[in-house]
Amino acid sequence: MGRLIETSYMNYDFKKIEEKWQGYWAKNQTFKVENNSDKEKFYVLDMFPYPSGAGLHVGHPLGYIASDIYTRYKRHKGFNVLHPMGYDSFGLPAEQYAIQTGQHPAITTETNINRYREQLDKIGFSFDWSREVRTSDPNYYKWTQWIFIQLFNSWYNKDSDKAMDIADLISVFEKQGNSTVNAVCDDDVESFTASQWNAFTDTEKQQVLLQYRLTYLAETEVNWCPGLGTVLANDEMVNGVSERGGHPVIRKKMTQWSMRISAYAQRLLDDLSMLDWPQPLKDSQTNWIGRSEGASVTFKVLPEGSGENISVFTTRPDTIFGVSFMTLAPEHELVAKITTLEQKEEVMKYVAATAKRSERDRMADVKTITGAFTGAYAEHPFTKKPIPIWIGDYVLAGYGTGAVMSVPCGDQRDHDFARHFNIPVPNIFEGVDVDEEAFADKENTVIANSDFLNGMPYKKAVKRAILELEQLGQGQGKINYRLRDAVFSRQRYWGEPFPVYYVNGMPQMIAVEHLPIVLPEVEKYLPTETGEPPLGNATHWAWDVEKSAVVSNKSIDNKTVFPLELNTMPGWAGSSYYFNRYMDPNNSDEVFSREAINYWQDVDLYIGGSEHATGHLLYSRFWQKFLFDKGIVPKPEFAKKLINQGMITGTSALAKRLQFEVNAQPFFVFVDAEVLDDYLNSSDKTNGENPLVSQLEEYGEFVVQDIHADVTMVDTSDNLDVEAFVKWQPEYADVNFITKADGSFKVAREVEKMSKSKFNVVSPDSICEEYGADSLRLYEMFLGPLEQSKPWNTAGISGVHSFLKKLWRLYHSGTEGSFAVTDGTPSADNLKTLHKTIKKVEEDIENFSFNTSVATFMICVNELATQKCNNREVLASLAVLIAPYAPHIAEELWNKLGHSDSIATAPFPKFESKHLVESSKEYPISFNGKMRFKLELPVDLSKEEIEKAVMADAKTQDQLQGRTPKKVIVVPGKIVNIVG
RNA sequence: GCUCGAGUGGCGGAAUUGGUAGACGCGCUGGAUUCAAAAUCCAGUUCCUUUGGAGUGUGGGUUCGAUUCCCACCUCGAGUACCA
Repeated sequence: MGRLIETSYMNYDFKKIEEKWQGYWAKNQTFKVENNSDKEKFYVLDMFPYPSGAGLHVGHPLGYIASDIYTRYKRHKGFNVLHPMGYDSFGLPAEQYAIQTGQHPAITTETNINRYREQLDKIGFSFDWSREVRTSDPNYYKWTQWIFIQLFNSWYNKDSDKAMDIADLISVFEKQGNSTVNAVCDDDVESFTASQWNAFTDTEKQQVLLQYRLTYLAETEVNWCPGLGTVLANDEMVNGVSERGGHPVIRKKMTQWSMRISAYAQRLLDDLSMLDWPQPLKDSQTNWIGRSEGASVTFKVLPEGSGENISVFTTRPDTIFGVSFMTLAPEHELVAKITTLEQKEEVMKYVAATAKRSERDRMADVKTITGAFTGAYAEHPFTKKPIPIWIGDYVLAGYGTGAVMSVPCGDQRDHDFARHFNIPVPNIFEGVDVDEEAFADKENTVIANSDFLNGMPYKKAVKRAILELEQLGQGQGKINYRLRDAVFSRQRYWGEPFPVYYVNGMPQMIAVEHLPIVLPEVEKYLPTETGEPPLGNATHWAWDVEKSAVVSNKSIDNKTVFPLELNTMPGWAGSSYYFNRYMDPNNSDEVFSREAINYWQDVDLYIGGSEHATGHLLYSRFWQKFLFDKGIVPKPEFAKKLINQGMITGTSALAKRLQFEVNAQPFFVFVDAEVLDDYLNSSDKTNGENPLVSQLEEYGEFVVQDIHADVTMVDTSDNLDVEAFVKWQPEYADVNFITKADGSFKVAREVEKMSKSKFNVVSPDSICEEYGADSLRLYEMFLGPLEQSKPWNTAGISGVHSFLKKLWRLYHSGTEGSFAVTDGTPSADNLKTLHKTIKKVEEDIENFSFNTSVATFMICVNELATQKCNNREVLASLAVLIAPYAPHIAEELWNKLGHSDSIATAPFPKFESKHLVESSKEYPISFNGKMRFKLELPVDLSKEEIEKAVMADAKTQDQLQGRTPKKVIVVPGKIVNIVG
C-alpha cells in the first residue's frame, strides 16, 4: 500500500504539484512587492482585461504568460518587479445584460470577475493581487473623477507648450483680456479686453472659460448611435457602424463633454520617436493624428465689400493659380448666406439630401460625384478673377475649415468634380498633360502659368506663395491635424459619473474632498421617456451645496440644490491612468503617493493587443502628458516598451458530408476526409478499393459539405469520435458514416477565428485539467513567435507535456523513479550543455523569443538525459532556468533539491563561456556555395593551414574531378568555399 | 486605393552581423517493450527520374556564397478610408 502511494508521487503528478504551489504562493504572498527597495525597479504590465461573461479561451492568456515569464526572469535577475492585474470593469455588455434581465451590472461584473480570477489562478501567474484595481470600484473611480476635475481646471498654453492652471488664465484676462493669450481653444473665441472681461457676468465668464478648458462642454457634431442609445468616439466605430453590435451611426449635434486632445497632437506625434513600440502601431497613431503642413488662404466673397470670407486649408499653396472653383461642405455655415436666389432651390435640395444620407451611405458610395453651384463667386487673391463657389459632399465639414480651393489639375477629386460639372481645368504644370487625370506628384513639379511662381519647383513655390499671401494679408503657413477632440460623454448607466452639477446651465465641479460621487441606483437601465440618459431615472441625483451631498431630485431648487450631470464617462476614462494607480492602489488620500510614483516611474514592458492602437494607447498617452505637465507624474510617456501579442486562431474540425439526390430528396452520407480525398484525386473512379465507389454507383452525383465538429471530439491524429459526435448532434444519428477499413473516421482541418459558433474554442481550464498549467504555459510559448498570429491545435501539446515528464525523470533516476541527485563535480559535457542553455535562454528572453527557448530546454534535457546527468549543481541551475516558464514543476524540484524557500528569487545562473570552448571545428566544405561534406579541423589553424588541409583531403579531389579551383574562400571558424 | 507586415516540409515553426536551410515539436512509417493497452525507448521522415540533382511565393540582380541585401511582380493578413 505504502509503496503504491510512493510510486505515484514519484511520477510527474502535475495536479498535485500545481495545486500545492499555487496555494503556497497565495499563502506566503510570494509576489507582493513593496514601493521601496534597494533593488532596481522593473514594471511589467498586461493590458487591462474587460471581464466578459464568456470567460477566457486559450488565446487570451498568451500575453499574460509572456509577461509572467519576463517578470519571473527579472526577479531571478535581482529586480524588484511590479506585476499587477485588475479589471476594466465598466462597459457595455454588463449593461446590455442588465437591460435585458434587470440584473444590476455590478452583480454580473462581480460574477464575471470571480470566474476570470479562478481561470487566471489556475495558470500560475505571479501577479501581486494585493494591488488589484477595478475601474467600477468607487475607491478607484474617485481618482478618475479627480483627474477629470484637474483637466477642467486647466488650459493649454502654446507659448510654454504645456497645460497650465485655469486660474493663471483668469488673472491674465483680468489684466489684459485675451488678445495676448496664445492658447489652444475653440475656433470661434471672440476677443475681449480686460475691462470687458471684468464686466462679464459669472455665467458669461464661465462660458468663455469653457472654450479654453482641457475638458469642456460644447455643442459638437457627434457620432450618435440610436441602436445603442449613445454617442461613440471615432475609434469606437468601424465603417460607419458601431464597433460593438454593428449598429448604424448618424451625425448629430449634441451638448457633450469633450477632451481637448488636439492640444497635444504635436507632442503625441513627436514623442512617438522615444517609444520602443511596434512600428505598425506607431504608424497607425501617426496616421490617426494626421499632421499636414500647408497654408490657410482667405478668399473674399464677391461682390467686394460683402464682408464674407472663405478660409480654406491647402497643402499645395504652390498650385494657387490652378484654382478654378471652390467647394464648401454642404454643412458649411456660409452656404445659406451666399447662395443666390436662382440657385437657392437646387442648393437647398442638395443640402437636405446629403443631411439625410447617413455617414455610412456617404462612405460606401465614394464614386458618385454630386454637388451644386451656389451662384456665388469668390475673388482670386492674386488674379482678382471671380471663382465660382460650389458645394459638394466630398468636402468634409469636420476637417480643416470645411472648404477647399479646388485645383482640378493637381487633385484627382477636384479633377473628377470639374469634369463632371464641366468646370475648366487650367494647367499650371510644365510639360504635363492633365486632360485625363490630375498630376499630384510633388517631386517632379515645375510650376507654369502662375505669375511669380513660374518655373519654380514644388518646395520653392510653396514658400513663395505663402510669403505673397502673407503680404496680402490673405493667408499664412499652417499645420493641420486630423485628430479631433474626443467626445467624453456617454448616455449610459454603467460608467463613471461626472463630478458635475449645473448652476444656470453652467457646469460646476464638486470639490475634491467630496469625491467619489457614487453611481446612483436606478430602476431601469434604459434612457428615460424624455430621452435623457439612464441616470435620468435616478430619484436621488441632485447636489446639495450646503450639505455637500447627493440628495433627492425633489429638493432641486436651483438655489442650494442643483441637478447633477446625467451622462457618464466613456470606457477609456478608467483605463487611461490605471498603470499609475497600480503603483499605490489603496491610497485613499492621493491618486498615488510621491514616493510610489518616484520609485516606479513608468511601465518598462507593456504587453497587449494591437486593437488598442488609436483608442486606449492614444488617450493614455494624452492623460500621461497632461499629468506630466501638472507635475503629477515624472515621465511624459507611460510605457517605454510595448509588445503586441499575436492572435491565436482556432483549428476547426470539419466532418465531410456528401449530399446526394435520391428520388428528389436530399440524402446525406458522412465520409472520412482521407477516403474522400483519395477518391477525388484518383483518376480511376471505379477503383473498387475505395469504399466510396459502391456508394456512388448507387446514388450518382454529390455535393461536398463541411460540418463543424467540436474540436474536443477529435484526437491528435484528426480522428473523430463518431459516437460522441452523434450523441452531441442527434440529428446525425441516422446518417451513414463511411469510415476507413479499421473503422476510423478522419476530419479535415481549417484555421479560423476562435469562436463558439465554429466549435473550435479551447479553454485553458480543460488544458490545465488534462496536461497542467506548466504544459499550457510552455505550449502557448512553443507555438511560435509572440507577436505573430498562429493557430492553436491541442494535438501538439503532447510534445511539451512529455518534455516535462522527461525533465522530471532527470531528477528521479533512483530506484523505481525516486528522487536522486549526486553531489560530485559535473562533467565537462554536463557543463557545456548547461552553459549553452543559459546563454541561449537568456538571449531569448531578452529578445522576447520565448518559442526558441522552449526548444532549447528540450535539447538541454535530451542531452543531459543522454549524459545520464544527475549532478545537483547542474540540475539546480536548470530548475531556475526553467522556472519562469514552468514555475510549478520548478518549485517542486527546487524544494526536493533541499531548498525551503520559493525558487522565485533564486539568482539566475551565470553564463561562463569557458565551458563552451572547443578544440576543433567541423568545417562545412562548400563547392560553389553548396555544402558537400564536413571536415573536422583544429580550431586554431590559420587560413592557409585550413586551405591546405582541405585541398589535401581525398573528398575534395573527388568533388573537383581534376579541375583546378579558381579561388578558395576560407572564413576561419565558419566555412570553406571552393570556387571553380 | 494608400500604409504596414508576412510567404520556408503534411502541420506549428528554427536558422543572432550574408556562411552547413528545415533546429525543436506535432503528425506519419518501421521497430523494441507489453498477454494487451497506455506510457516509454530506438530508427527514419523537404522533394525528385537517387553513384546524382533540385529546393525558402515568382522573375531578375549584387556576391566566392542569399531564407537573409537590392529591383519588379504575385498571394495572404492587419490598419486606414473622399484629410484638401
